[in-house]
Amino acid sequence: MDAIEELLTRGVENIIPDKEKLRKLLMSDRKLNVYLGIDPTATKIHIGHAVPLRKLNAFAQLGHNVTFLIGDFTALIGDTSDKESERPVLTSAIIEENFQTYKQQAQKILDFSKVKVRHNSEWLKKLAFEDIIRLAYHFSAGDFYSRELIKKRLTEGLHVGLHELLYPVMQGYDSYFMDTDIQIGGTDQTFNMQAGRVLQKDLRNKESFIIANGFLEGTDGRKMSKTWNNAIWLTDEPNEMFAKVMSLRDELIVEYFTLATSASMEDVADVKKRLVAGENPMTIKIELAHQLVTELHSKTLADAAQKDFGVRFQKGDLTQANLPTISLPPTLSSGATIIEAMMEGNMAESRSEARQLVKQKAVKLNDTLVTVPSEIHTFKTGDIIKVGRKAVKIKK
RNA sequence: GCUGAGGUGGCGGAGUGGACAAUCGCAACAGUCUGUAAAACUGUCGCCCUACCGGGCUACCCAGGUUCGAAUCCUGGCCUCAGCACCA
Repeated sequence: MDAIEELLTRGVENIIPDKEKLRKLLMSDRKLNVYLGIDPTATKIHIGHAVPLRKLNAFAQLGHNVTFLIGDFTALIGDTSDKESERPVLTSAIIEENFQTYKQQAQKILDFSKVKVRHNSEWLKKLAFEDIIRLAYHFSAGDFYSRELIKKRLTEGLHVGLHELLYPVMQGYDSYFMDTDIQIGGTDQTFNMQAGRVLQKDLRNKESFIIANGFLEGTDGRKMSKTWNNAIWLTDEPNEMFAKVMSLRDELIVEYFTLATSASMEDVADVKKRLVAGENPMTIKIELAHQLVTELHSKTLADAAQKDFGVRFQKGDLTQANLPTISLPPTLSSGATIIEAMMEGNMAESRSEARQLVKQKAVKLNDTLVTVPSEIHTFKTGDIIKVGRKAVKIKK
């Protein structure tokens, strides 16, 4: 698959106005102005957020004029696309801090040396009220009100601030100011990105494009999100990341290869073929996990994580696994109940909970089920306490 | 400022004097099953004591009060939302 075809299809849900027109533009060899805007509120990125970042990076690698735009000014309003309520206003210090945190993670995917980083306050701040009125003229309030979330809020009698109407106007102006050819974003951004097309057309008589990326499903199949606790974070430790990938539903393997790794499309097609041919999905999932950890950490760490996964989960041999260690305080070193040891190891939030876990047959000491909470054990170095999926090693 | 609605466990949302540690749904956790899958099924899910039975304590925005007894009633306060008014 050639680079252009990949740009047009990989992880792409929708292209506006038209895929073939965009293809023609991409073939023209013109250096295009491409940008992705981010809202400087979220500081922790998961691999779903990374999908548009990958797309942006792909454009950067091909030598286009790529901008990573920080919506510091639009943050004054807060995007209405993905939240059902208004956002708190952020100070510029916090915005900058957020960006630094963001960048630290994002640079695992996006080569910042090839992109320009800008803040939209640079131009939005300078607009006079008159300018805003003229800009607002290009948009219809009806479009805004008919957006699903806005409609919902209105029918529920919730507050919808007038300033929220200005969000798409501002984003549209971003696009116009930078003379954008292509905007990248999630499908949830489609409405806002449309605003950019409107201004480019009305004010500059220029056709511009939107590439809307699809969403990556979380480890449980729902949309990846913090609240569902089903996200794989860019900052996840190698072992944890590996394990999370392994707990994916099999049906998600191809999607993850496509959206969350930079494996070539040929490789992805190959994976598809192998799955259809009936190869054990687990084997392929291991490859996926290895690939992902390699990209986000390193090959060495991926190898280690795979090995750890093998001994720890597949063989169930915890003695070989790389477990966190805990040491018991002197008061408990001569003897302690399993409950006390669990509390020391942070394996339960309260003694009640620890007791519950024992009752539920979740607790093992050196592979032997512990059934009596009050029994006194003399722990020694190397003892392994296993609680459900978690395990720790005792160190004296 | 006025009028109305409302503040319950991680979230949603019941309950409107005793049967409430608080229905139910979601999330979470554990077990069975497996490929550490997923799905399904079962169980747990305020804190503390207890091998099981069971017991104690603290809780429904805050502070008082009424009552044998309050998440539920009364008084005061704080906060949220909406509509209206006023000011700019």
